[in-house]
Amino acid sequence: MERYAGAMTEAKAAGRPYHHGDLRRTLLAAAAEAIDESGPSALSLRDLARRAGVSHAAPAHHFGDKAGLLTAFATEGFELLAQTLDRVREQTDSLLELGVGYVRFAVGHRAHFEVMFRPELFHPDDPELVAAQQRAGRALQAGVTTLPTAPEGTAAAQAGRAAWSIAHGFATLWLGGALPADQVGPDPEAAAREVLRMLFRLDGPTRDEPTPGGSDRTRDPA
Amino acid sequence: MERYAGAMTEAKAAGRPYHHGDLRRTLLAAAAEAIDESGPSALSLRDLARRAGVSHAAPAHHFGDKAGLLTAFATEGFELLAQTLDRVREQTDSLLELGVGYVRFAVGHRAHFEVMFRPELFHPDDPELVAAQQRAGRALQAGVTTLPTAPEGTAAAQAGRAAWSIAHGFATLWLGGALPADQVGPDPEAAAREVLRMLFRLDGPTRDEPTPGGSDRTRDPA
DNA sequence: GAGGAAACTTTCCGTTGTAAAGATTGCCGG
DNA sequence: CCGGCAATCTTTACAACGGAAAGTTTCCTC
Repeated sequence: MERYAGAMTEAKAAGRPYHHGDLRRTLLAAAAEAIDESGPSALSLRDLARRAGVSHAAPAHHFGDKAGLLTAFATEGFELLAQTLDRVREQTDSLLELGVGYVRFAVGHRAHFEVMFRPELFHPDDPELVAAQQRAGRALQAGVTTLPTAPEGTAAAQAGRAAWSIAHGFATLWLGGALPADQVGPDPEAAAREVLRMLFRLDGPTRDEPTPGGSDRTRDPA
Repeated sequence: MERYAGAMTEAKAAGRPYHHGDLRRTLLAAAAEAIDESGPSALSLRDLARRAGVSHAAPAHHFGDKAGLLTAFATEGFELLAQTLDRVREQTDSLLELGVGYVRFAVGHRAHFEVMFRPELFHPDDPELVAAQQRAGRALQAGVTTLPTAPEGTAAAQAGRAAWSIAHGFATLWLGGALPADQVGPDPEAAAREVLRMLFRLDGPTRDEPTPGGSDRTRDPA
């Protein structure tokens, strides 16, 4: 955990610069670490300040208060989620894989995920947060509208809610340790695919679809 | 918020009895209230003590510490959930209605639900808690095994995980306010039924199957 | 290079969780 | 009836926390 040391002008190898340089980002990273270790309820601004090597009141300057920091943290989470979903949709039209991507995000960014859907922890009306929420929501809905055949009489929005619910529920149960590991295996994405398949029989069930396993490089959905 | 005033011997209308009489239960009820108001993160033992009219250190005597109180609270929640699910299964074999009952429990006992799946808040190895968890888990699985036809090649346990995931996800999203009320309506059970139907096509989808409970036959879209 | 703004520190206060020790009461065997 | 013991609750104390307020250092701009 370096200091990042200035990028502005000086204060390089000297003791500790008065100005941190990138404290805001450092604090958000420290928050991810701390929440990963002990959950969002145990988060302490003073602990974040200690991790960043600044005084205990420094975080308040950047975020106002604890809820403000978590607002920024949740915003970051929704933006990351939107990126994850967009990247999946670049590779495949499968709604099932979009759900798998949702679970991958939750497991890979556990701290963000655990804050994002707990509005009592942050300021839910913050404009940047709302914008990020809408961006993620659009990325989800865009995956639903590409459905080849919506089941008769059911609006696409409803299919979207069902897909969101099952992916979100699986992710939550997995993170909470509610799914016994000896029954479901160690790999969350594989386990998620098995479960999501039960809903997504409708869009491309047994048909052999290339699993876009390579996260970044192996594009070519063909 | 009464005092409950003794049920043991005396200390009836006198000022305040030294012994509360039923402090443990009173504190758990106060916890449900407080969590309903501000979420589990904002829970304060001292606030509970104030609500119960006792000194701030009284809760520690009954529960050890804050996590101990939440352990008892989560245990109560799992027992309530098991009761709810058992009651549903007395009336119908429909797995869909079991999922609706799950959502009804989550919405009707929001405070309990919000604690039950957050193991960092309590002592996850507490024997009474584990027993209650298993009781609720059995009540869930029992609903799956009554499935008339499991889809080919999918174990019943897998169908159970899918059903649990979608019900749990919908409940979580509903409680988090993530489902916009103008799109999904004000009634959580009706909205849940619509969403769950998309998974439970399998136990009576196109094939015309009578709703076993006979509770309400308002389905069967042509 | 002067002045103001931004970034951070220091000091302070009320609240919290928890430990330790004291006070009060219920209960049970003589 | 009553003496003691255990359970229940209170009081006191302490470290950590979130947040407000005021001071200090640095950066930027004119």
